[in-house]
Amino acid sequence: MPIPVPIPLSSLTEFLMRLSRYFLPILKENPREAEIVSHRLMLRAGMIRQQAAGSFSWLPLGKRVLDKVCRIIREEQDRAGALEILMPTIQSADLWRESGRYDDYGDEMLRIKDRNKRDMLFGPTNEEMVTEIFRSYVKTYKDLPLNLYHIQWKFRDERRPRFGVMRSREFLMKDAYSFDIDYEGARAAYNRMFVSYLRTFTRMGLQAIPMRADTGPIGGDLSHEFIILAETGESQVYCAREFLSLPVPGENTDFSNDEQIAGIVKEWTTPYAATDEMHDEAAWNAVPAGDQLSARGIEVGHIFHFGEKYSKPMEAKVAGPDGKDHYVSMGSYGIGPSRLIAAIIEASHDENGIIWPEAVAPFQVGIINMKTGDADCDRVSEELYDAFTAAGKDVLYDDTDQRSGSKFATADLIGLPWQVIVGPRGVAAGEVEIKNRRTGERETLSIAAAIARFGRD
RNA sequence: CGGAGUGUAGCGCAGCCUGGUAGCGCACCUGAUUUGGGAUCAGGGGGUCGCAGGUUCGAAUCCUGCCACUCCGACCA
Repeated sequence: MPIPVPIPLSSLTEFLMRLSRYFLPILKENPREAEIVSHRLMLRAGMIRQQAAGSFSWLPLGKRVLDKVCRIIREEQDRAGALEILMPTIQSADLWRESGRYDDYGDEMLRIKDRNKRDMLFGPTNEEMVTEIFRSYVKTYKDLPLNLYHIQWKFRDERRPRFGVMRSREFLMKDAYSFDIDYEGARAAYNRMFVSYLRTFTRMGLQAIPMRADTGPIGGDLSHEFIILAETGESQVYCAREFLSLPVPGENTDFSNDEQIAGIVKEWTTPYAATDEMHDEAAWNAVPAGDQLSARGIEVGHIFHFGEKYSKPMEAKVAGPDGKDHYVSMGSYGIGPSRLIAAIIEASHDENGIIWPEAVAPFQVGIINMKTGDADCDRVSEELYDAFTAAGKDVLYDDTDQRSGSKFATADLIGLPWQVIVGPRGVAAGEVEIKNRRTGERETLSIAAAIARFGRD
């Protein structure tokens, strides 16, 4: 019996990231059912597999993007003081009877029974559940503010799922829920999430514009949709051009400074911005014509304050400084990572495929070996692979025996920001070529220069 | 849920009108020649034609019912 030898992590990783050993089922032709560009490209790039109307499996490439998107969301939620938890997908109907929503929620709620014939449901959202957690433990204002978030699969039995993961029935959702003793506190919590969202979307290479949203029966001005502009967007939006040049709060933003945070929110809510439903012609006409930006948009985030809507019926209250119990004032803050990925593609693609912003790219660099099997090409490709990987880059090494044209087409389709092309001619001269996916610009560099270029951040 | 449409090989499609036992391109397998933008030639594998009834000597094709998926609308992250 041979003695098992531990496999070094690096070589394990290298094995996984060779395209010849990867699972990347790309399609040359457009699937018939895919109408919009993001759906088409996600299917063609082998990111997702449709399993039923509005439900999808995430294949390796898609899963990597999903993970990167979620990681950015987590970092920015954490930075803003939210705490991650995880709640079940299947909930008991009892909680929803308490809030009154079991009857209010229509056929969009997937209702199921367990073996004991108890009424259960696949959660379309989690306000009730998180409120139940909160009320069981938190009894004093001294433990506030509190913001709990989770990233979980949700199910809404849409009448008409469509546009791939943009409007699916099962979808991943980040939801944060804030608890405060009063409106002032809730407003500060709202502002923190607002600012957190500005940073989150910017880090993903997106320009997201907060637009006033309908607050329904709650009223007030504390509801915003975060919209990214894309030609293929689902709704018509109107905003002032100055949004495009507003400074996005940096890493050093002090989320414990309510005044500073409120100042940022003020700055980002002052210029005109509205979706079709909230559009106000009079206010719009007051915007100078040159500053008017009328475009299509996709909603990627939605935040709102809803006060005591759940805390009251569910008896979530804490003792205040006055010694009396107060119903907590709540808000919830959503981002749909799965839909966000479709939105990123809608906003960033060309006729050849996806163009990933670097922060969410499944791999930052693709190494294209133009002549797999050629000793020099293989050696240089692997040398570059090791150097990039050692520097923390995610690298996909195309070591397949496809023809060059096919490799280029694949690389363009899956949209890696950088392609490093290793061919026999260049290698003989000690050079490789790098191509920028977005601009199409190519540059010939020495191997050492290429390592220096991608060997660090 | 109203309106429209589509189900034939992994993907894209033809065949259906006029019934006779299934075909094309891509992908896949074998071999050869190729090799910097989706190669060429030769050979090969793969399909209960969405499902169930019915008509018929015979159904992918005609009839009935059902199911699934897509698009437009209303609704929504």
